[in-house]
Amino acid sequence: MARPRSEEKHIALLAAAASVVAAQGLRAPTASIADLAGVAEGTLFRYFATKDVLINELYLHLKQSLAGALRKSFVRRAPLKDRVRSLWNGYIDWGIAHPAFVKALNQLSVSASITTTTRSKAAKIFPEVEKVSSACIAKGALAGRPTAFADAIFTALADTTIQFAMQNPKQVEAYKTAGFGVLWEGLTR
Amino acid sequence: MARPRSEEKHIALLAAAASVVAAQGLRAPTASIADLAGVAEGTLFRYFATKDVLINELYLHLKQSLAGALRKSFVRRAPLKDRVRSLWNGYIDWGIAHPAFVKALNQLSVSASITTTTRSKAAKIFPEVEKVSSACIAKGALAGRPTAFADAIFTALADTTIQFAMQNPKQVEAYKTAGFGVLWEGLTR
Amino acid sequence: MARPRSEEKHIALLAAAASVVAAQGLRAPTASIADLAGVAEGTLFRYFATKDVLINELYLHLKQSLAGALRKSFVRRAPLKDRVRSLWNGYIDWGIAHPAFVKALNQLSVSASITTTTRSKAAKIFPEVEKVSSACIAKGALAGRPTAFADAIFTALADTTIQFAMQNPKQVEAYKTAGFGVLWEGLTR
Amino acid sequence: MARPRSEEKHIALLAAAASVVAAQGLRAPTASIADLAGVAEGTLFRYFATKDVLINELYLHLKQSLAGALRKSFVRRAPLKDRVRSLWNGYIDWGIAHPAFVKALNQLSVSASITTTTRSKAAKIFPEVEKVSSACIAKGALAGRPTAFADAIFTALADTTIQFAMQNPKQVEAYKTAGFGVLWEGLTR
DNA sequence: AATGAATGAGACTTCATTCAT
DNA sequence: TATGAATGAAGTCTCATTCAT
Repeated sequence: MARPRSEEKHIALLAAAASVVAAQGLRAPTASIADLAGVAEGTLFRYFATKDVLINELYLHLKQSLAGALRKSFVRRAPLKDRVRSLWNGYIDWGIAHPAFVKALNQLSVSASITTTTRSKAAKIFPEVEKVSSACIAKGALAGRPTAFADAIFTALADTTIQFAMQNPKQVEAYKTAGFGVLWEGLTR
Repeated sequence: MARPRSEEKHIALLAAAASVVAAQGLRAPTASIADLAGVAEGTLFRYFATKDVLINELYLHLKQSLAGALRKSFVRRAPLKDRVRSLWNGYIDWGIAHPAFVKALNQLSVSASITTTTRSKAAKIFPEVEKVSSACIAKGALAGRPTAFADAIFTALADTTIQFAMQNPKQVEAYKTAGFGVLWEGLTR
Repeated sequence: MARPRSEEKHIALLAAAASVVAAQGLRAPTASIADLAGVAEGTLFRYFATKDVLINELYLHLKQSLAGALRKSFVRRAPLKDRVRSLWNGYIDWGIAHPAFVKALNQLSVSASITTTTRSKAAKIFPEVEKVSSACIAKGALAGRPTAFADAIFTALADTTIQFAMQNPKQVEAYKTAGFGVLWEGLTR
Repeated sequence: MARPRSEEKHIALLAAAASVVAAQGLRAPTASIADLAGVAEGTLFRYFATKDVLINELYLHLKQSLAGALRKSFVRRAPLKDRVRSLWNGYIDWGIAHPAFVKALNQLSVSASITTTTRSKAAKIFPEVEKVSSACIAKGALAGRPTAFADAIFTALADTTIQFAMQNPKQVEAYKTAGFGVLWEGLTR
């Protein structure tokens, strides 16, 4: 399993995997993924030792894509509410821009193939989220609960919001605002 | 007259399917399911024509189990907050009592194998939820959004809460209360 | 495997088997046959110990049906040509009256499931055919060949004729005459 | 470039299929076919998408083999009788040389798995047969019938002749001559 | 005697992975 | 390194036959 030659193919395989998993779930054949990526069946295994490895790397890849988007939208040094809102908007926009990523991520999140190692790596990708979460928890209904709980609620609400916003493309802003309202009031009261 | 078809086996197969799907996802072999149910593999296919049929019936079965629990906990003719809380508590308690059901339902919910027919049947199982949701929407941040959005938020928050509560069995009540706080404040402010 | 109770069901099963084999070939499930006969799946096996037994009995049954038809049409004590023609017409008419029988018989004839015992029983069902055949052989191109060869030629030509006559119902008589011409000239010159 | 797909295996699979179908009929398991061809079971499905595809290709393959033999034996520019006889001898010789092919072809011909597309392709493989047939029809008992009827009679008589000739290897020539006598006199008188 | 639920061997087919080219 | 043919274990599903009712 030498170091992959072409970073381009590596990315192409991950992108293809995201599309195919979004469409067909984790049962998607590796052959379909290779096909969509424009490489031969066997080539996939020069980049990812097994299908499980690919699945786990895909999970991290998608989380990183999301983190990158959040990093761009995030405003530092602003009131808490604005910081949270910047994350929220970044999340929703990313989801709407990459519907296949959202679908794939939903499949992967509930999969037994994602190892705990992978999950904990993913959790560390964008630490700002955690800081903001703990700030939110301090005051409201969640006082005393772990940061991860607030994180999970953020994600759960955002995923739900993305889902509905995607189904009604003309009302994206309305959903974004409404969802944020639920999050903010819910967390801080 | 032969021997009558056994409702017992029908249930056993659904229960086995829930366990196995919770543990392994939808890749769970029909052989494992039949095995766990204590019947021959061929028998499974006398009760469910195909694996997909089994999967869809399982989805409805789990939703019905949940609806049954909610029906028991639900208090009619009480202030809105109490009605919502009764549903919330019913949901969380059901989840904690049936962890495999929750896991299986999470897998099934994102699966492409569940038909839209099945999904719409499931939506009609416990209509009280919808009534309460629309009452909640009237006032708060969600004014103007469809009832389904409030429903989805309810479910998303409850699933998240169940997950955390199960990981910390001693603090079930604390999570239940905290989660409800987020829901109520989020929806009604 | 006691003696079957109802001769009626016995016949119904054979008739159903003929239809189903005609339509689907020998892969036809016993369940379909039982179904079409209006009896339960297991009942079939009270009349025929195994599927192979059924298949062999069906073969004999069809041959007997054919022999019965020939017996009716056959004219004894007439010039050879008229005797042959009477058999020929009987065969063709039977085939056109029972298309499923012809199809089923074609399937069965080439099947490895029909035992030699069955085949030799079938050969003895209507001995007049053999007598006529040997009379034909005496004079023509087949001098010195066994009777069975003339028989086989008779059957081969008749089956072919039936097939074409069935496809052109308005020209049944034309095909019947033409086919007989080939047979008679072929055998006797 | 990987290893190229092997035409050798393609042929081996068709040959194996012919043998196994000749012996066991269409119920022949794909496993037996792959086994006899000396390849893994999965390999069969890289060459033929489904068993039905294999069956249809086998049918064409056998018809082509026959057509190739006829092409070799056929004499052009000779009196009609000699042309017919050259086809007849070619057919019989081919059958005797490839008994499994004949048996397999008999099974396939009556099978519902052979599509009409396949049958019409097969009909076009060796057009000379049709020309000769229509020439024969002109004069004799078949005047007014379609060419296909004469074709079918040719095949039916030849198959019957092959069958008997194979059972009596010492009298092959006698059967060949006798059968041809029936055909020629039958068609042309 | 009749039924049809139950069985499990075995059918066809898929697919992750290996390896000759 | 890349390819894709080859593999065979494992998957879903069928069906002849048995047997409790």
